[in-house]
Amino acid sequence: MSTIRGARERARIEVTAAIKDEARKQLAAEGAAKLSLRAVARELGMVSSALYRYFPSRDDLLTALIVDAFDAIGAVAERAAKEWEGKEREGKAPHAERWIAVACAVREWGLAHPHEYALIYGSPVPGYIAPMDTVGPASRVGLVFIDIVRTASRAEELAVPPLAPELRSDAERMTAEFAEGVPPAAVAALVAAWAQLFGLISFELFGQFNRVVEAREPLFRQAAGELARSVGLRAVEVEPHQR
Amino acid sequence: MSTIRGARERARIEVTAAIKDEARKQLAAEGAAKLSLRAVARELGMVSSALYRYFPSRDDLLTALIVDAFDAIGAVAERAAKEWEGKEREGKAPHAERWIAVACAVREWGLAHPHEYALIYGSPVPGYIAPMDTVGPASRVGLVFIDIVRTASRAEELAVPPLAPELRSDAERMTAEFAEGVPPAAVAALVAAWAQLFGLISFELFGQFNRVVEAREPLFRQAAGELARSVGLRAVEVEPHQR
DNA sequence: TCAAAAACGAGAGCAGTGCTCTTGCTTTTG
DNA sequence: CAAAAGCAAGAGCACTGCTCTCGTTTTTGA
Repeated sequence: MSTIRGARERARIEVTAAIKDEARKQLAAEGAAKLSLRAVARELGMVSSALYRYFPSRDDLLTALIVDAFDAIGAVAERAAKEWEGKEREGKAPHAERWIAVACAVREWGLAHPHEYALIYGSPVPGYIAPMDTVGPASRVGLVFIDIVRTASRAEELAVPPLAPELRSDAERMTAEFAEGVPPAAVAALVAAWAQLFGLISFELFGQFNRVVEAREPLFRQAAGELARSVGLRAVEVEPHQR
Repeated sequence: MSTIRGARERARIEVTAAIKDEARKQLAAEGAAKLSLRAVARELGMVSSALYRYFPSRDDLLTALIVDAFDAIGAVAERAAKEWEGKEREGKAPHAERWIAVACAVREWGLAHPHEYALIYGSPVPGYIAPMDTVGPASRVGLVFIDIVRTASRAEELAVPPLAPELRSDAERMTAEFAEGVPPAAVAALVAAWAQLFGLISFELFGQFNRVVEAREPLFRQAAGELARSVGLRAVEVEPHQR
């Protein structure tokens, strides 16, 4: 399976990685719109047509970068959730604290990789239909949040929020599909909170907060805490602990 | 001021409008990235270089479209707020209802004009620095929400939310700058709610809800109501009225 | 083992892009 | 009514994504 059969195959995965690395570099420097296949090839000392042996089109290269970005931000979220697991639960609202920690980790990844963030959470490229490869990695962050709520629910520490009747069937479907063990009402609230969290990050990253908000980290923290509360995780006091 | 001096000047504003219209048409059809100056010129029966008499660069054309889009969505929000003003205030939480009405109007504009929405609330184009012309129109939607909260505050119907200490000075600055008459704590909550509202819309429009959420309008409505509550507008029952 | 097949890099070339510059013509202005 | 400014057209530059062909190298299967 993972055995490399020959020198050619080995070279192929190396070149593929080199192309993605250089592409990522250009992405970080100039943004997705200015990512040029020819420039990548030039920088790698190959002719542009050779690059098509590895990626059949520019869109496919972008898709690969999208998958990597989703994986990266997903890994960051998972790591933040796991790290918190190790710490002693001295706080009064451990689940909410954990939620906030993950949210902050996601935000910080976005601040560190704005163009990659824009690639996955900004406007989709024109006519671009997300291939199936992306849906798995794309859901990792969401699953982390679901897991936090599930843990709270299992510990009987979840205050199940109210649920609008029109949302019930949809919430139950979502629960069965990817959030087994979480009350449907919490799943519905969670999905909304998920979108709202990224709304905060996107506004900050895309410049909507310019000349408006200065204290962005505290604002985000406060809002993330409020969102945690909205899905049923017990509230934390406004004064943040451990900083 | 608004008098048209000669035939040439008249022609100029007509051609400028025609260019913007055709550009907007292509934007709606294919998205910002595929908007081509040459294609616009071609469609208008002129040569591409002639277009540079009206817009010095592609970015300037885009900026004009951005300003128009901000104005359009701002006008929609203002109209929704005003329309609501006329109606009898039978509901138990008129300010929250009004907030939700404006939020829904904004969302519907986005659904009707996805590419224009992406232009203003999606990832900024590479290296694009928003010119000063855009900041005025860009703030119209936000000002509508501020006005709703201000009205509630003046009527003594605002439950001022708690405010994290680190946010106080920033909140006071924002209050003085563009939200006179609103308690600073509400301003801080409002800015966060503003970003979160657009997070919900963006996730829906940019495909993040695909294969996840089906009942998007109810979910949005519920979240918008929760956000109204978070800035201090009295809660509405989960069962929506008047539908 | 050794020929057929597949993978590969290089180059030329096509259609398209944003943008500049020059050349005539028309409208406006002093 | 001449000078100045505004305008459309065309040629051209440097760039893009992508295709096709042509030798060369590596892998494969009988």
